[in-house]
Amino acid sequence: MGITTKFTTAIHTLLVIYFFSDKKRVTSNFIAESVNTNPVVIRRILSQLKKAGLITVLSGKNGSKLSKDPNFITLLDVFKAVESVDNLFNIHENSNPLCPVGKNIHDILDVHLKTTQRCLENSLEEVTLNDLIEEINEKENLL
Amino acid sequence: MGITTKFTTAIHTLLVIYFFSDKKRVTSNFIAESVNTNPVVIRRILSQLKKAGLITVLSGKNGSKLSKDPNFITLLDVFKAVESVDNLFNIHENSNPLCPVGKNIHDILDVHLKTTQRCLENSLEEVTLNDLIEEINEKENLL
DNA sequence: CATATATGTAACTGAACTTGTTACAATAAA
DNA sequence: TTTATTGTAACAAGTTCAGTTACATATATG
Repeated sequence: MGITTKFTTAIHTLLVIYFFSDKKRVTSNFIAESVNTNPVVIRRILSQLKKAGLITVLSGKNGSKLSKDPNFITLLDVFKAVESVDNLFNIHENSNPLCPVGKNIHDILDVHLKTTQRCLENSLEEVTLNDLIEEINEKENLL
Repeated sequence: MGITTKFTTAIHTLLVIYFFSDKKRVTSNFIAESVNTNPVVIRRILSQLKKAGLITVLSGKNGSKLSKDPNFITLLDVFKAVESVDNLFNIHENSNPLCPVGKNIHDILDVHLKTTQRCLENSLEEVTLNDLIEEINEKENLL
């Protein structure tokens, strides 16, 4: 139940790329050490972020870089990149067509649950990577 | 990934109880036939709905009944009754405290993701069981 | 009161998914 | 050419979900 760590790890990944890509080569290993996971887990995420056009990754002695201004990367972009959520909610298949409830439940719930999913997406869309960057900077400057 | 069928099956269950409890004994078997699943799956859901005060269920030769006006049962009530979602989102534990991102990611994401979860919950709260009942009646009257 | 019928719950299964891991070919900078 | 890194396949352990069997417990009804 719920949304996996893949999503939040992808956000973490983008933040590490932002904070370090001008100073050093940001490799899957380096990111994995910040997240505290295995580099392959990160590489799988990098692949998807790359496919979504959010970063550039090169094989060999390279590293990853953001391919967009963090002001124009929203949490929804990240969510869509790594979580293949056509439907956040699931409805039981093959309910009984002879029952007025079983017959109509799918159509009726679909409408409402899609609305709810859109609410979730709109909320994620309101937060940009840049918002998170600023919040981290604030926290760090308090030291 | 995503929210299980338990939630939508619970909604289905409440609707069957509403539509039939004045005409016949609504047993777990009867509900299971409408949903097209096993009666035990339904009984587990009935248990949780009962615990949440949404229905009354009696052992023996009884059946289930709503214990509230369907106008006052929202989809959020059902969601909370059957899905134990403290956190819809998950964040990787033990990220590196020596990295500015690893150190702050948890606190920062928590705030935003809780906001998003609240958006989802607010949206579910806007739909009542009665709304669904009316929609089913409309669909049925078209025949 | 006896019987028939349901619930409540434990225990188990198979399938699917999540995360982590090893291994290695392909790639590109130095 | 060397070295470091990505991309991906393959596999494993852990978890969750849905379905199923089984049975003790409970309760309307004859």
